[in-house]
Amino acid sequence: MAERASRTVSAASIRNPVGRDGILDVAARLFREQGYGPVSLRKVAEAAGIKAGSIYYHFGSKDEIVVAILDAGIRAVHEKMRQAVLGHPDGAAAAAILRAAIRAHLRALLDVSDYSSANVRIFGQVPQSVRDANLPKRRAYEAEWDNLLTRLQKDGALRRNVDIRRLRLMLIGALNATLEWFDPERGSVEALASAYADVFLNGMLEQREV
Amino acid sequence: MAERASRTVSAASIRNPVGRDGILDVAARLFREQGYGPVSLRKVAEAAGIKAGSIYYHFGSKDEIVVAILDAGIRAVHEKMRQAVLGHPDGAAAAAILRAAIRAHLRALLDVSDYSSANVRIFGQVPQSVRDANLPKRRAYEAEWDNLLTRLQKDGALRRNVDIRRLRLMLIGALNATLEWFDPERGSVEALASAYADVFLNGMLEQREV
DNA sequence: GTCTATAAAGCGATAGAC
DNA sequence: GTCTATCGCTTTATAGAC
Repeated sequence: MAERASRTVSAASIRNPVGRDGILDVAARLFREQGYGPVSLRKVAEAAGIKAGSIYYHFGSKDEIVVAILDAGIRAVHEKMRQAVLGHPDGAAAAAILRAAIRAHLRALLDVSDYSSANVRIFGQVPQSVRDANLPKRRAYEAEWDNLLTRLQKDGALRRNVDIRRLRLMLIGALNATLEWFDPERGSVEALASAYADVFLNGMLEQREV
Repeated sequence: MAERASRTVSAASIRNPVGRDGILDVAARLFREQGYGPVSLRKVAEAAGIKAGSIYYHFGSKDEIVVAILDAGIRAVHEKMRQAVLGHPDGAAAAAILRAAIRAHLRALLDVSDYSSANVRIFGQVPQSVRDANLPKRRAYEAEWDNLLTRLQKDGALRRNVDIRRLRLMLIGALNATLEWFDPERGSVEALASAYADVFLNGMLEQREV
């Protein structure tokens, strides 16, 4: 953007230190917007207002930046989802708990965090080594869902014949896919979450008889 | 694969013309396996048994190859889905029609076509101009789903309060997401399609009373 | 229809000045 | 903590031989 008057030499580096977090913020935004391939370190540096070589003071490699962003993305959505579930007592209605979890995941993805959306957008595009580095955090988030779903099934709220792993993959897959088309001008995240919960909980068919 | 005995000079080019379709087949498989970014024309050429420069006899650019693959991918899944729906009379049970459409989409994606799976895998990774070129075929397939869902809703089979466009985005998004984790060794496409249809049609909650 | 050779551009990464 | 300059590599694409 616009530059303030320069003083002596290398003024920007004194006035406006970008730092590790600034680089990550900018990179997460670019990855969310453009995907992994088109985002070079030169683009990240330019968007952050520094030169490409300067990035290597903070990070050892491009992969190191990507892993940091992927991990932060899972952490953000995991925390939101866990808090949403913890907000309900253990005996609360299964439908209400599931609605809250679905809503929390969608809000993290579509509203809150460039890191979470960057994670979903680029995970399938990064080198295998980067995916592997992010896997433990992914597994932990998946386990959080599996624990919730297993508990609800044991309580008799979920159909006994649904496979928990497959249901979790279906849920998270469907929620993450909204990133590709969601447009806040066509409807709120809240309305989207409510509609998704309706179908997942009760199905799309008109209920005639039981 | 294996080479037959060579005759004179440039034997491969005479014995084993790869041609436009051979290049597309190989490229579709590589895109499905590796995504868009890592697949260079050199890799495609090597897998096809020719040299990179030779590709430009058949195609004007890399983008032209990618567009051809994306279009063929939509065509394949669209045909399978339409045939599955046409296999049912107009008055057939809505549940049976929807199950057939879901099954057809998943089979095209996971069983049949490298082109369909490559489409889903790389669409979000290719340049905007390539996406734009593929959009008309995408829109036509989406319209096929919208027509089906609208018809079923008018017949009273689908809940009146579900938004058709959102339901279609939810369905196709959830089905496409299976590409990221489906493993035929953990369960058949048929079983997967059946389980997805169960949840989409009737929901995951145990039905107590109506 | 495929080959060889190469041009032009962009990439991740490194070294050393300030 | 950032800059400049550059190395080595890969990419898409082109030109001309066979």
